[in-house]
Amino acid sequence: MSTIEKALMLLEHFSRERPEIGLTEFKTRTSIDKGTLHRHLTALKNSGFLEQNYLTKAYRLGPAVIRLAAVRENTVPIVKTVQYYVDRIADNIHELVHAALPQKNGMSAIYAKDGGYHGVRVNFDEAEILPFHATSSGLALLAFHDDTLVANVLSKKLVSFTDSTPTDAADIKANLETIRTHGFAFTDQSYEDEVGSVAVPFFGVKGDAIGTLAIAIPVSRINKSFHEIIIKQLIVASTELCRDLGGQIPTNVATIWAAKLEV
Amino acid sequence: MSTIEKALMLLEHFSRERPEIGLTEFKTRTSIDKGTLHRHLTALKNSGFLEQNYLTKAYRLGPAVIRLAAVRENTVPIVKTVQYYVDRIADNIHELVHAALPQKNGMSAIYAKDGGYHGVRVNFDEAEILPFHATSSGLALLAFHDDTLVANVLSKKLVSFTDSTPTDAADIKANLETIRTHGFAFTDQSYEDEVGSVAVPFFGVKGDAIGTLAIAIPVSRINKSFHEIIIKQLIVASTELCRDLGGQIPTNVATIWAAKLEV
DNA sequence: ATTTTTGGTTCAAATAATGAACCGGTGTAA
DNA sequence: TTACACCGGTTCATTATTTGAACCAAAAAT
Repeated sequence: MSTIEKALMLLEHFSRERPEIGLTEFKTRTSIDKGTLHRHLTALKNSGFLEQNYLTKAYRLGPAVIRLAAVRENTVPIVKTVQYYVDRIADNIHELVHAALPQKNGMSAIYAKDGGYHGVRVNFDEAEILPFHATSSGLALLAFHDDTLVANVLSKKLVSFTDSTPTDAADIKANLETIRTHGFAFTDQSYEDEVGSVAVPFFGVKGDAIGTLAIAIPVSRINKSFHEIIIKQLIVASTELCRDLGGQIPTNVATIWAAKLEV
Repeated sequence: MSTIEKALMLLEHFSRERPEIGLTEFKTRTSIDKGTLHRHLTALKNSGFLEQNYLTKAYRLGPAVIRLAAVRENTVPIVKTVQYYVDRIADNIHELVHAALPQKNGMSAIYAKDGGYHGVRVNFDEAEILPFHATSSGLALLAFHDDTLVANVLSKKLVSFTDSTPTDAADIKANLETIRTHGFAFTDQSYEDEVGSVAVPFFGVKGDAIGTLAIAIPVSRINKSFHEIIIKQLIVASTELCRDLGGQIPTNVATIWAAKLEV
């Protein structure tokens, strides 16, 4: 792995829960040598990707990322486009809806909205990394992305989050196959207890999955008919979203989805 | 310079006008060896900071920057905070107002609003890099930032954008001194013909300038009394913004600003 | 059909990254 | 007050990676 990739991996450690990380904490989290770490962090700081809390000396994300995100969003306005559909689904079904894009080690929610009619809400954190193997977003993406990503994910250790987290590579592979035939993914408390989720992919110009629309929902509120409604909503939204983004739904998926909508 | 910094410098070449850059174009823009470039771009791609247009093979910013910006904004919500004040000023004076943060080679606007009552508008482009020496934003920041940045900027070649662009280091140094005594910066067609601008810094916890509020305005509309109004608006907004961000206005600046507001 | 231009690859030489040991400041407990 | 631990940061010989001129294959342009 190149030095560049090693350094950029450090940025993945920042999240809403952990917005600042000190040198020593980085060392324990990464088991990289302190000297190396310091030079990498300094390089990232010089480039504006990090800045330092002048009191604690801890590092946090810097202003460069803001500019880049603005350019990216101007180039490929996924966030803006996705927002409309997430809002619409959330308003219709009154549950927590989100859209996510694949990152290196999982899906990252780019927008979420809680329809908010119910008292019990799923604890959802934007900018959190959702592991591929344990979330419906992750599985939906894997199922419709290229095989190298799948192989890559399954080759690593599959962390267990709940008693229901699938950690067997073969099981997951089989599940991906069923996801492909169904056209959507769902999980039952595989990432958080008492929370299930349903997700569909949306596609890029090549017909490859570039992201997902998903719904997280307390298991107590799931039943067959509601499940059907959710899936229809997701499919319709994803179809329109693909059109907006200039994406192409693979013909087999389009067929499956069309059948789902007719029921 | 470290490999990391060299690679991250490549990201600076992306902007709204140039959202996609191919390998060869990178080569002409940077005069870095093609082999090296390719490996760096690939590393950035592997890390999610770039992705490739599958047709043209050109590189564009990737999804990683979106996640990072979300975390950053969650950590230090400058954009959200700044937005309120930019909007307010724009609504009051009906001119193009923006807020900018320092990047490596200039200021980068993070938010802009055109008050929009007039027909002639300044062409303003978010995510563009505003050079330190030729814009009021840049000068306002230099004047109240640490001297190493000033030395760094003045040590490089000062590009000329119009007939009025200051390119003499000594002149600029003198100007920075007057900016410090006045508490604001202004430029007259130094970056774009027919456009003048006024800027004030806003400060971080250390009392160092961390960004600027600025107004760009066609020279035809500038006059003494309007100039005064603009400055007052900027000073008031910056003062409140500093409070919101937990920043500290240096006492000498606070004194100067207070005097300006009393006139 | 041929030349040019594109993105991408190779491998010996040049250079930068690495990490164990070290430094100095700060806070804490004896 | 002293001793100790912990913090961020630095040093420098060793090691491994980066570098770039030449090369390749495919796609455009002529």
